[in-house]
Order: sequence, then C-alpha cells, then structure tokens
Amino acid sequence: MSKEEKNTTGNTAPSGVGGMEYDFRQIEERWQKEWKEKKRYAVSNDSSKPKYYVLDMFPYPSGAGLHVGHPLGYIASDIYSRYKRLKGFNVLHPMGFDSFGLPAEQYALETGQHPAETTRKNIATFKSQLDKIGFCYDWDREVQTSDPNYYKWTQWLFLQLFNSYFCNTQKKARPISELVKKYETKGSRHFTAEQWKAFSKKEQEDILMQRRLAFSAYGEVNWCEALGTVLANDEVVNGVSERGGFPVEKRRMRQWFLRITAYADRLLEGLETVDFSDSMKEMQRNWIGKSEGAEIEFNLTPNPSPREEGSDALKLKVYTTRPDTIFGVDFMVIAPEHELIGKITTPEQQTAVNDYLKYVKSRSERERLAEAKTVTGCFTGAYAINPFDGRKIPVWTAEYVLAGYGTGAIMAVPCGDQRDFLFATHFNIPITNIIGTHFNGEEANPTKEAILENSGFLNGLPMKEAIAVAVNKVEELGIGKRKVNYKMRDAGFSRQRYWGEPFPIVWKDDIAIPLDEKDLPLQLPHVDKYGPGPNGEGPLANLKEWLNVLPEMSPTLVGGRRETSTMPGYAGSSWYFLRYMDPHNNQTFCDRKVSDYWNQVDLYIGGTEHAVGHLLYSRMWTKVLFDLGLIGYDEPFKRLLNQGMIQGSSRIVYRIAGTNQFVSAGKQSEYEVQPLHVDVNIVDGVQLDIEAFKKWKPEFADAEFIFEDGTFSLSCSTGSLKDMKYICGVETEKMSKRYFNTVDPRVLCDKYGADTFRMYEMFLGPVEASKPWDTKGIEGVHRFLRKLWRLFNDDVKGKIWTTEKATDAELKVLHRTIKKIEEDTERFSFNTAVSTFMICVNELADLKCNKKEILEPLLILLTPYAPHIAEELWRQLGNEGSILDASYPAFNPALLVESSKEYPVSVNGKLRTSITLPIDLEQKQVEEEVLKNDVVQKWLDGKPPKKIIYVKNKMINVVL
RNA sequence: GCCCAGGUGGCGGAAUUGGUAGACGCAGCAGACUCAAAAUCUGCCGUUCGCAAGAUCGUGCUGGUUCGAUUCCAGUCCUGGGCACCA
Repeated sequence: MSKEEKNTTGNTAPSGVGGMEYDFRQIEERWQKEWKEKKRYAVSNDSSKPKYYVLDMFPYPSGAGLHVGHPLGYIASDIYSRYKRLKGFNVLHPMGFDSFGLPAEQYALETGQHPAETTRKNIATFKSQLDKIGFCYDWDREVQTSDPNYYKWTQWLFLQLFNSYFCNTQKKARPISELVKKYETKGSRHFTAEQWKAFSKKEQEDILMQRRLAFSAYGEVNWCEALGTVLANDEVVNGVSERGGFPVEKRRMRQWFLRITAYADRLLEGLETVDFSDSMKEMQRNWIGKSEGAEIEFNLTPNPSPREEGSDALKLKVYTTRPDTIFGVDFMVIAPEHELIGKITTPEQQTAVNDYLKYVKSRSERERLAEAKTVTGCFTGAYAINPFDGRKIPVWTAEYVLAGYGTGAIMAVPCGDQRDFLFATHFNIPITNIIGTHFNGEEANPTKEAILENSGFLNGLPMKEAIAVAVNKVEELGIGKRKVNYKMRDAGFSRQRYWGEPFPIVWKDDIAIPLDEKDLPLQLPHVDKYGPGPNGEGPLANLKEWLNVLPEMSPTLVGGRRETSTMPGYAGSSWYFLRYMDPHNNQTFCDRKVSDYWNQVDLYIGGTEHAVGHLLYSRMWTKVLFDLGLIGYDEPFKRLLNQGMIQGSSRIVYRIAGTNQFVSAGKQSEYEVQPLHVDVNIVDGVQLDIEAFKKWKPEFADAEFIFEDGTFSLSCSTGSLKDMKYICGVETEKMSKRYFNTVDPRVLCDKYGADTFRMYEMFLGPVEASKPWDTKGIEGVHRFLRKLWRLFNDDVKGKIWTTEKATDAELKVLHRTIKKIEEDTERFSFNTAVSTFMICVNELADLKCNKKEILEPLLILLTPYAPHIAEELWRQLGNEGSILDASYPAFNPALLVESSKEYPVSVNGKLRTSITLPIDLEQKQVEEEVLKNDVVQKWLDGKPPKKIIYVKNKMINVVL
C-alpha cells in the first residue's frame, strides 16, 4: 500500500446522513444510485426548453479498457452538458460504441474468440469505467455499430448512397432514377437516348456505376501473398507484414468507394459556416487540396510507339498548376502505374523499367513520398514533344509521382521545383533556366515573381501574368484546358474483413444488385474461422451457404453471389450522431421531426487525430442526407473542440548490467546500467515502493538497491529500509501497457473519488493541450474538496454552516467566483475554473465564512465539475430536490465595483514601483501623481520624462 | 518529406484584446499543533549579486516592430498529432 493510500483511507470513518467527514465513497455511491433509479439523466425529445446537443467522439471499445487519457474529453463535455442544463437547456449528451473494427478481429484470429463476444465484454468494461466517473449519459440512447438494429440503418444509408448520383448542374445528390430518365429521354454527351436504350443491361449499369455516390471500381490494396490476405496500413511495418514479416505488395482489387470528391467544393465551402479551429479547417482544406491549373497534352516520339503500331497516336496528358513554366520543362515523369508505361517503353529500356516497377510495387505510398533525399527513377526511352518549341523531352517514370493525383503524369521544371531539381541533378538531365537570376544553379526556386526568359512567346512576362497567357494559348491550340484538381481521392469503402457491416449487395452477371429495403438488415453470419477467403477476399467468402443466393432467400436474385467484403470502421461512425436522437426507431434511421428538433450537434469534443478522416466522411454523409431531404441541415457539427492527448509519464529503474542490483536515478551515471520500465502504479511520484517492486515480477524478488544517498540495501536493517529513497527516472511517451505507464481511472476513483478525479483531469491543463499524466498532483485537488467540506462540517463538531447574513467581503468573493467560473466554463477553460474554485474556498476559509447564503450558490457553480459532493452538501443545506436542476446563480456586477486601483509603474518598460490611484483619473492628474513618487524621482535623476504613458485600469509607464 | 499544433520555475500550468511573467496546485524547505504520527495551519520557494534596500538576467534559440513582447513579424531548433485499410 502506498503512502497516499494510507493518507486517504484514514478519513473513512462511518458517518450517518450529514456525516462529519468527507466520505466520498458513500456519497458517490448514494447519489449515483439515486440518479440512476430516478432516471435523472433521461432526455426527452419533447421539451419547451431550448435544446443543446453535446457529443463526444465515438469510442472504440478496445480490450485494454479505458486509461486516464480517454476520459479527458468526456469530462469536459460532461461539465459543459451539466452547465447548460443548469442554464435551462434540454441537453442531449449521449454515449455509445463504435464496436466494429480490426483489433477485435485480430484478437479473434489469435485466440479464436468470436469478436461479438470480446466486443460485448469490452463494452461492459468501458461502461463500468464510465459510470464510475459519474457521467450524465442517458444510457437508454446508447448505440453500438455492431448491433443489427443499428447496422440495418448503416446498410440502408449505404443503399441511399448507392442509389444516388451527384448532379453537376444542381451541385447536389439526386436519385439515380433521375439520371436514368435523363439518359432515356436526352442521352448524354457521350451517347444518344437511342444508343442508351440499345445498350445491354450490363453496359447501362457500368455507366451508372460511374456516377453513383457509392460505387465499385478497382483500387490498390496492400497484398500479402504469404498470409493470403489484404493488410491494413497499420499491419504493414517497413514494407513487410507485422505478423510474420512477410513481403507486402500493391495489388489491384475490386473495391467499393464513396464519391467524396464530388463534394469537394461543398466540403470547402461548408468550413466557412462551422466553428472549428483555424488549424482544423486548414488541415481539411489541405487534405481536399484544391488547385487550379491546366491539363496539357504532349505528342510522343517515337510515335506510334513500337508496341502500338496501327493504333491512334498516343498522347501524354500532364496536369500542372504552373503552365507559365512550360518552356522550362526538361523531362516528364509518369507514375509507375500509368497506363502508358506499357505502351511507350522502348525495347532497349524494357528490362530497366521492369526492374524499377518491381521495386516500386514493394514500396508504400508513404515511403514513396517521404524519402525526398534518395532519388529513384527510370528512363522509358520515349520522348514528348514540347508543343511550343518542338523540343524533345525525355519521359521518365519515378515513384514520387502518384497515379491517383491529377493525370498521374507531370512536366518537370527543375529550375522551379526542388524535387524535379534533385531528380535532374541525380540523373544528369540538363536544366533550362527560365527565371534568370532567380535561379542560382544550387537549388530550385518556386517563385512566381520572376520575369520569364528562354520562354518563347512568354518572354518578358511576369510569371503571375504568364499563367493565364499560357493556358489561353493551350486552349486556343486545342492541346489542353483549364482544370481544377483535388488532392483528395474517393474514399475506399470496402475491407476484406469479417468484423464489419456486410454490404447489402448481390453480384449477378457482374452487376451489383442492391437488396430490397425489407431484407435489411443483412445479418453478419456467424463464422468459426477468421482467416481470409480465396483470392484475397474476406472471411465471408468461405461461407458457401451464405454466399450463394438460394431461391428461398430471394427469388429474383437466385444464382447471385453476395458481396464478401464488409464496410470500414467509418461507415457506422459517419452518422451515429443522428441515431442518438432517435435510437429505437425501427421505421427509419432517424425521424425527420426529431432531427429537426435536435438539429446540429452544438458542441463536438474529440481529438485532432480525426481531423481529416472521420470529420470529412461524416460531413459528406450529412450533405448527402440533406440533399435527399432526409435531414434539414448539411453540416453535422456546429462547433468542434479538440481535446489534447494525455501522454504517459513512464518511470524508469536502472539495473546495473549483468546483476540484479538497481541504482537510484541520481547515481546511475556512475554505473553501466540498463534502464527498465517499471509500473507507474508502484511508484509514489518518483520514489519507488521497494516492497511492491519486489512483488511485481518474480525476477525482482531478490533485487538489491543502491539508494539516492549511496546506501546499499544489504547494509540496511529491514526497519531502516523503509526510510531509504530509490528515485526513478522519468520519461514522457505514449500511454501504453507496453511501457507500464497506464493508469486505470477506476483505481483513482476508488482512492480519491470521482469528483476529485474529474477535477484533477481538468486541473492538469487546457483541455486542448497535450500533457503528460502524473498521478502525484491529485492530492491537491482532493485537499480542496475536503477544505470545501469543512466549510459545512467540522470533523468534531459536525454541522457548522449557518444562516447568518453575508458580509460585503463574502459577497464579493462569491460574485467574483460566479463571474469567473461562468466565463471560464463558457470558453472551456476548465483548468482555470478549478483554480478559481480553489481560490474561492481559500478565501472563504480565511474569512471563516460558513454561511448558507454564500455556500449554496457556490455548490451550484461546482455541480458540473463535482456533482456528487455538490448534491450531498446541497441536501445537507436542507434542499428537497436535486441540485442537477437548480438554476445557475446570477452575477451581480454592482458588488464588484472598485473606486481605486494599485497601478504598476514602469520606467522604460521595467516595473519599478506601484501607486494606488482613484480609478477615474485623467492623464494630467496621473502625471502629477506619478512625478511626486520617490522611486520615479530617483530614476528621473532630475531630468524631465520624455513621455508618461497611462492606460486606464491597466498600467503606467514613464519613458526617460 | 508534406500538413497542423506546441516549447514559460524542480513539475503540471496562469497571464482572456500588446500592459505588474510565474495565479492555482504538486514537490521541496522551515515552523506551529502532537508523546509521536497522520490530518490541519503559518511562512519561504525562477537565476545571479547583496546583510538589506535593491539591482541583474529570465517565457526553446537568433533577429525585428513597439514607450512596453510569453503575446505581433521573420528565420531557426526541438517535441507531439495526421498523411487516405488503427479507430
């Protein structure tokens, strides 16, 4: 048992109602029970109060359970929810679980336990941990993405996406039936109505597939031949599989995608209407990556290439944002996956290109982009022709150009682009300088300010102007056009996995046929083995009886084969905020009347790690639902608050190499040591609990120690061993079981109480900031709550609060606190709010104030932060109802008016003294007063000041 | 590599709009109470110099703007998050 535990268990004397000591265990249990039994957190969809929706990011219930890092955002949202409730709002503050996912399946592969079973257990653990902290969730609204009642609607929403297309004139989603009607009556740019009607069913479906918002196409996956499976990026480490270390390569497979690119512009525009941090918006803008440029076609030579004789002349289409630099193009680079590569490579270069392609296949996209220092590439043997000066430009292939962006081909301008420059230098490609002295030959200069040289008809033009001139010329010649491009790609929406939503799709004659709505949910069938199916398909491909549609399943789909991949983690999390509003509805995903009432999420709290993934997907889904008239708004989250990460603070012990002796941190430099992680739960601050350490692992049972003062443990008697200090090293790193630096919130709630735990998490620092966890400081917060308790109760005398009239000084303390707590809570500055409570209680204790008139409003202020103690003391003051529905005290500014202020007086900006002056003095009077001051006179040394700066209510500065 | 964020005492942090740097808490030191301990209370607590009064330096680093910069600008170093199949 550690020292701190002894300290806090010493005060748990049994106490009756209105006990004399702060018995947090009894108090928290009592009120949690009552709140639960009386359904104090139930939220109605029907209320005359204004609504407020506070949402936490959906947790994935991992097997490790919650550690103290997870609840940070939940506590913040809980405080804000309770605060809004006290302010008279009907507050929706739900919680649920994003319970499909890779880790459960991985665990199943390793242990054979069904993911449904482990998920159920994990959720139970999470819920018990969350309840211990005292959150005000309405658990009747809980949702779980792996529950068929939930994923029925995920599948239904997928079908809405499948059955919709993005209309480019209306700029919104429309039912695909409208597109079909258009094709039948008017045709399209590519075919007439008659041609459309003559197309085969398959041809028609292929055309429609190119417009559906959820569509099937070919995409690249991480393929691991040895495991016979597709791997997540997470499962690939340094180009080999995490399991087994087998080689991984790219492989093209049929995949489902969401056409998020269609919404690129609206996702950008929508950012103007939401309250996210600027950096968050910036990350999303960069992810979408809108750029304006041009596509330009280059003729190739030899052409027709040797491989394609008799076919049409091949052209190389590149995308560039800098058409003004077209005379500086010294080579072309096409992506290794580019379709032209097989057609233009000359026989002499074939072997070299093949080798290079093989190399690239083994490289991840990240590696390809990240390693700017090592230049790789291969010449194809072909040349492009510059349309303006006829120059022959060698065509290379290199991994730094990706197939998915632009046209998968670039024109390289080494004098203006650093990567192109490094490439040219590495392969000895001559560099053309079109920007004169702006280019120094040492590195590229991406300027837009230069006057163009060596640039034919663009000579003498500033680059900024030349961009438009060049594009106009290109369009005039019919060799290219203006083009807006997005870095964002359509979102891959299938996984070759088991533990996810099955697609409500049957493939028949190579056509994807959606299931009928009445056949939803398509249940995830039970499997006994979680290994991959044949040909890289997911485990579902092994279930013959499920896979093939039989007559009794559906007469119309007989002979069809079900889609075997499942949906990704973000399917369920893209719309869960809607289901919380109407969680038990079995007619629709969420009744329109209900979503109209709750409307947008007013406050969404979560980490920046979701900046681009989850947030963009759910924003897209919301826009689609809005376009289809299923909800009434097209941005899901009105305001987003990003919580920081809590890092682990690891403790290190130092073992002397080759021995079982451990040396204290201060002495470790004198020995050759191996640093080892030690469980932070057996260290008090930095001081190791020697006995606990010996019990921690068998190999440490006989450990010996060299203590901080140099004493050796063998020379100590058992008694004196207790006084010896072994100091651990400290390392800040990720909070993880691996480093033994995780702390279970339940342990802290047991030891100090939920109220202390909640306030301490907030006290650690700004909710947006990342910071290391250190349990040590929690005692300060616990002392504060005990001190608060003692304003009401005395350990010996019992009740000491009174109904005496408050003094002006006491009212001033209270109202200063009301003002500050309200301001701080509104701006989510919960750490300073906790400080403010401490200051208030310190001041009231100094004033020996035990008056109900002051203490009662203070309890209401405290309720969002420490609900249990607030409720307990509230009842002790004689209140019948719960404090959860008290009304927030009003701040009275009249009580805080001051008539004078102590002004800091600086000389040349450095603080030298201070003077107390009436608050409403004017410049002239202040100058007179300041010049009378001795300290100012000393610094003036007889000379007149140059200037006296006086900022009312702030400061005074004398300039010499 | 690219995008985003952050660097303030021994530690977590405060300073809300450019105006008293270090609130509040932890740790530490000294003292009161106690047979003793716990609990509680009081005082001290950035650096250097000084008996003191006071001065000096000080918010990652180098510059700049300003009467005045933790706050604004330029550059730079370090740390954390993300980079499309972890969620």
